[in-house]
Amino acid sequence: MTTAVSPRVVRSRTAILRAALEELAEVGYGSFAIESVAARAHVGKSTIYRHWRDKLDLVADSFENAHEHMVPLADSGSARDRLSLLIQHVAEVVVDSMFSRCIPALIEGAERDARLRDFQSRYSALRSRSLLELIAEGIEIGEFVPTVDEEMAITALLGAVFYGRLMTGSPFDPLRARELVDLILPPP
Amino acid sequence: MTTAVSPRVVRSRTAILRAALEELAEVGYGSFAIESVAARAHVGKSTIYRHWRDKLDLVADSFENAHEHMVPLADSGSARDRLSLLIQHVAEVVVDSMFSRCIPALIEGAERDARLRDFQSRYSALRSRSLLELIAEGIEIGEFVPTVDEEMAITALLGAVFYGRLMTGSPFDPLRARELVDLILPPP
Amino acid sequence: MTTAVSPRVVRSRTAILRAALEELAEVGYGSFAIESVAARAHVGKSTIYRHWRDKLDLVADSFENAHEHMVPLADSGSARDRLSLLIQHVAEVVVDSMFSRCIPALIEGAERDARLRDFQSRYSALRSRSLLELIAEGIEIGEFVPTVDEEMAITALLGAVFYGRLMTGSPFDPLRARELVDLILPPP
Amino acid sequence: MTTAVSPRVVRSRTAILRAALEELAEVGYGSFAIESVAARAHVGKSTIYRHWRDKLDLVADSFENAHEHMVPLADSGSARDRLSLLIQHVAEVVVDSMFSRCIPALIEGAERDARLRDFQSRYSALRSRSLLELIAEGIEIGEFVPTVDEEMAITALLGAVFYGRLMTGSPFDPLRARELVDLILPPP
DNA sequence: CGCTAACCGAGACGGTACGTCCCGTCTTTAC
DNA sequence: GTAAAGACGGGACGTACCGTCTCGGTTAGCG
Repeated sequence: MTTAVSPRVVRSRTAILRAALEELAEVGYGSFAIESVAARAHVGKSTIYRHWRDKLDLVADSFENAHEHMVPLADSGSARDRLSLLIQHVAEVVVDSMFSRCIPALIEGAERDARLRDFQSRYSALRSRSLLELIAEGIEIGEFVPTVDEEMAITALLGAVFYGRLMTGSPFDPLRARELVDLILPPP
Repeated sequence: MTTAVSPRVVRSRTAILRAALEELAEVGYGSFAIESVAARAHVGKSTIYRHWRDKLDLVADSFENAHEHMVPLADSGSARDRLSLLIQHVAEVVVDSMFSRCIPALIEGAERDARLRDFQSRYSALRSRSLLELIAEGIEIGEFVPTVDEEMAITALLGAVFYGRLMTGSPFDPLRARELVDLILPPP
Repeated sequence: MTTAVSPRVVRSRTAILRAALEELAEVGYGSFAIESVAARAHVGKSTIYRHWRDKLDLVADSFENAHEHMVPLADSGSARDRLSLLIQHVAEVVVDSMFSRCIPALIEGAERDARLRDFQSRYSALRSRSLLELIAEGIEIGEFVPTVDEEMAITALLGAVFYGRLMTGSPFDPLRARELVDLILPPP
Repeated sequence: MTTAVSPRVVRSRTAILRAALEELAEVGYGSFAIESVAARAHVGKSTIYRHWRDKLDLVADSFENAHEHMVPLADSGSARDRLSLLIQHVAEVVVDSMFSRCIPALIEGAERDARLRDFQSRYSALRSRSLLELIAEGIEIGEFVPTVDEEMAITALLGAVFYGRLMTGSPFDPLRARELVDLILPPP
């Protein structure tokens, strides 16, 4: 049984988390300021510290509320089609979204903080799982070569999408998702 | 004509850059403190500000001095062998090295600062180029399938290596470099 | 007709006033914290604010309940003896008592707050009156020189007692009360 | 040898101490705010904390710079005249002066802080000493009764002056200094 | 004897000041 | 004449209380 939480608390928490995410996306992890979040959320600084131990705790919690769900956009079509669409969707989010603008903060934060590291792991595992299912299905119905190491394929797929965004100036073009899938999981 | 630079200045610059890199690797971008760098380098804070405009400027300059050269470790053997070795080397650096520990800082910094962004681009271009040469050579001598989109293959190769380090808890195992190459650039 | 006050209210008020006085004596006016008083009295903070407007109001009310009565300890003996005993008693209270430990708070508070100032006046007037009566009696029966300015004598007597406590490190020794009386009100 | 202090430091220190004294006189010890002192002195808060450990340290140091010198106003005339003048001067300062407005703060502070206690002792000892010299001189030349306990007389004199200011609403009238002296040190 | 209104504790709320740390600038001293 | 040392104004940190404000959960006493 969850302890009853007054509506006041819910309002504050919600407003603060939203504001924190905005702040994170706007000024980045380095310049992220709790006082600024408080101002954004029209809330006293102490209200934030009442609910979160410190800056990192707030940032971590914000991420939990930030991840946009990677719902497969289609549940019909060939496995290859659906996989491509999923990759395309991930690429779109990575190219530009609230979450995307927070990824650098997440990476930097996870380097030092266990809680962020944990969120990162859980979230990337989630991402991998949905891909894994599709690939397994595709192999079963003979659309993908069965000998492939699924794990590595997934890493290559997601890596390609993230690498452009994080390590070069030119993010991966979502429209080339199909090409990427065909490169890594060639038709038999 | 380059202005003559006193040896004293050179000593300071060197010590400061080394200290900055250490600091970056040790406490991360978020907690990076100029005053701490000054202490590490046994140098006055003002000496740092004499040579670099501000924190970011120093960090950016540190990176220029940080990148470990991706010299291909072998210049004989098949193109596939040499490519695998190169990927393995990159993976080793990414898994654990001074540079590796600074990547999160670089990503976070590049998000806001043009100079870091520029360094990031140049450096990733460098990385890509050496791979590109090897792949082109491999295609020419028939070790790789010629129809492949080299750019995308490179992105997938490097992405796989970086993705594990940055977005999950389990970095890419350098010993699986050959497997990765075979996955993305299958033998004809 | 006074509104009937539930025993609960009486219990709270009493416990709070006692706790406030303790707090005042223990940590002083500067560090006096309502939240700490609430904790001491095992009472909610709001219960305090229900009965007293603010910190000062509580402190002022505490004083009303704090002053130890200056009952003349003897009502027989010569006027000089009784005066000396009274001064001795005052000195003992000033040297060490709950009230004594609160005097600095009272002085500091009275400087800014009318209600504390009022309490201070009333209380010091009380003190003066009992001395005045004794002195008048002593003059009447010829124990004291009649020409003396009673007001000034009282001020000198009480001043000597308080000065040591408040402005120097060495409080007035109660055992020297008789000496003091003899100095200021010499026998004819 | 005192370490040379740059003129900048002197300017800050001076401005801050002045501002602190003003603040102390204006809002009292309880509401004394370092941030307010900083604003008054047009100085960064950190500049204050660079020179003084904390609030109390600043307050204590302010007092050292606050005490108005009790120079005997006359060095001719009878000992009784000069003593009266000195008492009158003390009374004037106690009735109304920057220092006077800070006395409650001093008393409250001294109750908890050793450094303030020390200042209070030193300062009151100074006051006593000048009176003692005059009284000793007066006794020698036969203006005062020789049998008097000088210490107690001084305590009564100063006590009378301070008692009105601190414990009642009506401070001692400086013009009655002579009367007071005659009461406590009657002519032979 | 049971209802209802006052009173209670708990503690969230927006604030303000604390004392700390570091920023990037500026001044002074000493080598 | 340059570099160290470090003071400067500024501003965010995380803490402690302020005085205000909902909340449910007793209690007490009247009906």
